[in-house]
Amino acid sequence: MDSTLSPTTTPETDSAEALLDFIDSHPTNPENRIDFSAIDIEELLFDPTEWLVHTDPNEKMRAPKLYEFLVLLLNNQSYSAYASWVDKEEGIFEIHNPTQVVKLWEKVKSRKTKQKMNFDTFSRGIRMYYARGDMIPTYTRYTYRFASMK
DNA sequence: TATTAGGAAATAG
DNA sequence: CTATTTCCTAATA
Repeated sequence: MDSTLSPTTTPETDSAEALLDFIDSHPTNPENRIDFSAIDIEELLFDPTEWLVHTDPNEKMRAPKLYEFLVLLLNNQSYSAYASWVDKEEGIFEIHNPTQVVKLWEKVKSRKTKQKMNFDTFSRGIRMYYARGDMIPTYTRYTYRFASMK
């Protein structure tokens, strides 16, 4: 923990490739220590193409709707700390980190909004599915349920 | 205090 | 017009 010994360098990590390039260009000598605490894990984990969907195989890829985003998130093990299935057969899931899930939704959705979204508006979006019959209320904190698992 | 359901109206695409 | 987003009231934990 002697920061007077040598300088640390801060990596530019908007992608995993960028991080690897950075590490390659900074050999492990004391004068080129890398400040790993500066790495944005969220950004490194985020791959825009992973969040694109299409209804038909010949249709153009597009950003997902809210329920499609939720399914994508739930089926991606990388994001198990954000949300996960409680009972996949029954379509029941729980959001573990509301703040991060909302941030991710803002990055993934196609619709642009004026304000920054919060869990209040995000969860209202989910609740809109109750009236359509696509989701069923569970009356449990951070826990939601898809009406049908296809 | 925070979250839930859901009405009503506005807004992006 | 559809799919949210924004805003809000009431109930509950």
